[in-house]
Amino acid sequence: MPTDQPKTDISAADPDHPFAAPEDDVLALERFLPYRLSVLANTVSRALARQYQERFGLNIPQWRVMAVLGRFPDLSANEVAEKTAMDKVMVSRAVAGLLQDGRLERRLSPTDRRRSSLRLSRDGHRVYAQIVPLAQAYERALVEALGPEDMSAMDRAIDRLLSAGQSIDIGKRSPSASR
Amino acid sequence: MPTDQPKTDISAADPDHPFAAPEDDVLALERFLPYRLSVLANTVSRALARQYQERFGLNIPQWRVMAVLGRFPDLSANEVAEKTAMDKVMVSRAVAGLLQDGRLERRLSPTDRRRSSLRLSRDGHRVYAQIVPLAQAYERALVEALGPEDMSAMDRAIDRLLSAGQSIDIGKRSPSASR
DNA sequence: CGATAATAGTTACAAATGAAACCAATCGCA
DNA sequence: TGCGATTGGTTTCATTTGTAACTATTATCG
Repeated sequence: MPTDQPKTDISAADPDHPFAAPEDDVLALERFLPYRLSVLANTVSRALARQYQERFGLNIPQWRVMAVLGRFPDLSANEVAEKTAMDKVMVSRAVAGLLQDGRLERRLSPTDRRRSSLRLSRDGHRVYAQIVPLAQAYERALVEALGPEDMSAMDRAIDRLLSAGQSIDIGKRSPSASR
Repeated sequence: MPTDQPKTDISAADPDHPFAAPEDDVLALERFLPYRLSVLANTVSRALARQYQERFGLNIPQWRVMAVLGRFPDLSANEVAEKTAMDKVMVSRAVAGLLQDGRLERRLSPTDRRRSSLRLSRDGHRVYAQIVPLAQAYERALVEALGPEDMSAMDRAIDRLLSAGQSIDIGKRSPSASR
């Protein structure tokens, strides 16, 4: 049982609206989890993205590719895609840009000429080494804003939601059929 | 598949330290909060979006506009923008589409001819009345996947992160400039 | 073998988004 | 008044993203 609940009850917090009861036939967007998640993720991502953007000219896909190659050198594009939750097209584009800018090296696999393996170039490493502390500082700031206990709660929650997420399926045809 | 199992796991989980940082010069993307938030928000949003998409031909911005107008009729486009965390361009486009499809009515304000006030049409209400339970069912599914206590923890965490979010600034000019 | 399927990755094109310019209409105020 | 600034909203254009088709290579199996 939550000790203090800020504003779960909206009917009391809406004095300027005559019939402001959060009934079943009305939805409070600002309390709706998918909406809130989207807004939050957006806010957080953009704040950070602005940093790599300005300082290194990286966009989010590029940063993700570098992040994973920094930790796991010599992956194929497909493997990168798996580890970054991006599809192969997006990876292909990010990689193209990074190669262009000299942050990556690609060598074709001699055994399988479709495949190629990717790694950070010298310059890529340099950039990576600068971004990592930046990212860590940012995350630290988030943790501080949150407190460690809320942080780990949220962390756990994200895990559960992610694994549940895709399997959640609302009743296909009949809106009243669920539950 | 979004998140995968750490097969090449480098971060040896240290049972003594809850927050055992693997290495300072390396970043575990799959544990990085902004990344995780982004993936989660994406997963959740898309699953739901597919529903309104398929059933009513709505995209996310349109759904948001309808959601807020369902609760607060007779808003101006600007007011809608505020309540949906969208900018006015996006609202304008969403509204245009909804008007086109007959889900909205717009009447020009007689006192200020720039402004116009928006509300759901009869058909808009019909659609709205069908979506709301759908959305609620989805959220209920999420809560169930999470348990009420984790849910409220996450809820609180989102609030805090949102209010902290924009003010977070790691704005230290790094010694070596970007290229 | 050889045809067909599957895989790695890129390209091409359409839809979505963001940023800025762009109307009107109204406001502020000298 | 009248003129510049502001506001509500739309349009335009560049960038990003998503989807499907495509090329090239390897794998499969009759």
